[in-house]
Amino acid sequence: MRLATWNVNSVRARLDRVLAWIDRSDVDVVALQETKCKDEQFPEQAFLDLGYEVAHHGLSQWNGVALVSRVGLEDVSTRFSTDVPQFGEPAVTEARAIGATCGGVRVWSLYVPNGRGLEDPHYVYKLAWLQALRSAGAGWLAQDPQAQVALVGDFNVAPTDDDVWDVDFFAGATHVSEPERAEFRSLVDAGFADVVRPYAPGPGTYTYWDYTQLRFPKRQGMRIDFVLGSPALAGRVTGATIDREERKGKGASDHAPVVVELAPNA
DNA sequence: ATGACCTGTACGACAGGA
Repeated sequence: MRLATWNVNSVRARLDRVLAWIDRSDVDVVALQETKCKDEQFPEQAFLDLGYEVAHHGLSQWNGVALVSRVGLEDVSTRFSTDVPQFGEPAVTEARAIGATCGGVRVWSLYVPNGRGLEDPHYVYKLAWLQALRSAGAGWLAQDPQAQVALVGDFNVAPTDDDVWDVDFFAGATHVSEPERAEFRSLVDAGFADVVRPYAPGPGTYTYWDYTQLRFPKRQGMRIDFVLGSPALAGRVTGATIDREERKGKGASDHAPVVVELAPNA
């Protein structure tokens, strides 16, 4: 089974590119982030025509996550726990998570809050959101240590200094702060391994490049998109790639797709 | 070459991104 995650930065603005990539990449399950539309605006029929089912969760022009699958899409949920942190005044729950069982794997498409700045309320929200995710994930594994779970998406955290093109450039910014990195590590420590890294070693290996300042051709990026697998899932991984070719050219998302190859379930 | 911000909303900027 081939499982992918991709922050598409609007599914409608680059629908042709998204469909073409899925069609040629032979992927069974694709988790999308930043679809930037409401459910009724999601171009579902185009995915159905390709032979994939879709579950989408979008509440406004912001955020939005989806799961696309040709190996089943069951038990869809749009919250990983009963106490996902809210944001804003008045407080609202944003469309940042959708989970479903696809081909025997519980897949969560996640779009972790950006944080905006270290003194911003959004940063507090980001840390709380990651903590809630870790708590939920740890609970699933406590209930079933053999659970096949994939936590995938845009985590908006660069876990180590090797995951950004210039540490000094990001000094004092979000994505690299110690509290964010600690939350990411605790997710890994809870049993969710970064299954891509062994196949995409660094430094200099990234999944995101800013649109400005020629960041992509200069290879100045960040590694912030991940596939984190439970022990049972991680044991099935036989390969992984970051498809930086898809970052090239006109109309690209600023994130590259990340693909993981899984051996058949024993 | 990989190339000099982009998207949604709404129609002029502005929020949000990271």
